[in-house]
Amino acid sequence: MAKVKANQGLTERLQAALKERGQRWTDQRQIIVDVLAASDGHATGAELVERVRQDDPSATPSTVYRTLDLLEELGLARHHHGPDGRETYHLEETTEHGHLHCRGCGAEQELDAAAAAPILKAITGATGFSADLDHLSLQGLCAACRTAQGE
Amino acid sequence: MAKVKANQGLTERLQAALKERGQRWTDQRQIIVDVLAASDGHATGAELVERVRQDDPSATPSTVYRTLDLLEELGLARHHHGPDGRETYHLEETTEHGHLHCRGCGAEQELDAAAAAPILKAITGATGFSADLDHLSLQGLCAACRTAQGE
DNA sequence: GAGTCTATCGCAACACGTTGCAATAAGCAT
DNA sequence: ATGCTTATTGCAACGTGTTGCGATAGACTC
Repeated sequence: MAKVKANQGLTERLQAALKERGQRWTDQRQIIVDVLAASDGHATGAELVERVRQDDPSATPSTVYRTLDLLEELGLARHHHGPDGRETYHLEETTEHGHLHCRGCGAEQELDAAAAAPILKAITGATGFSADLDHLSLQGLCAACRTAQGE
Repeated sequence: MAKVKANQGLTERLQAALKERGQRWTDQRQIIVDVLAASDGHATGAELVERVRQDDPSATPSTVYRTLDLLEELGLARHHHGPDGRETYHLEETTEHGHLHCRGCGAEQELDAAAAAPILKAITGATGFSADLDHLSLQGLCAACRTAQGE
């Protein structure tokens, strides 16, 4: 499974998965997958809705959100919530990662699996929980802001 | 509203803090603080709005949310976002703590400062970030579900 | 108590997501 | 192609939270 290149492979995988579940392949779903693939990195639900509507003005928010949910069920996309509670989506091909939001300067950092390993280990050690990296969304002060504030 | 009165100290602190900032003490604010104190543990924004409206049907959501924001500014209340992105509030008196949501059984655990210490330390070590425990909201699998799923 | 200044309130509208339902159309069989 | 079954769509309404603005009402001075 490793790396998926352009949407070709993705589309095929998706069609096969849907067929197996008795579900259907539609133009909107193609568009939504394309938009998601094109928004490399992250995009909020509202952004995705808007971009999809540029390609197909007849698409409605409910369809977009329902399709995003479906893609998550199929393991092709994931979402997490930003510090303001809004949804942010990304394709699963993006490597799994957490997020760090600095409340001082507003910067957002990603946290890759290697950097997160000791953190997840500490969580399991302290609580028995095995935490999902993709849902790890921390807020705090980055090193620079801590220095600046002399904390 | 003649019932909950266990928090004169809180009210006094609040009045003093508001006065110092040229802000005002109102009936609604008293009610909202009372409701928050009575909802020991956590409550979503919508729940708080509803409870406040039981005491004062003329209160509107905007007032409640604005007051909650104010209480946070004053350091008297905090909020975090649950796994569904909804807001959850609690008084600052409640000791600072994080949250763990199990996606297997839906259970929610609190994470107190002592248990979280090694986790926060690991975060600082890995990233330089000093994370806010109150915003630490993890999702994953609890020990029991991991065993059950043989992961 | 009356007057003044302005923080707070209520309202209405908006933004983001979700849900129920009737109409449409995808996929399959004939 | 035609018809059948039912997944998917669009619509409209709702739930939660936010924002702008004019009206109300705290708190302070006289």
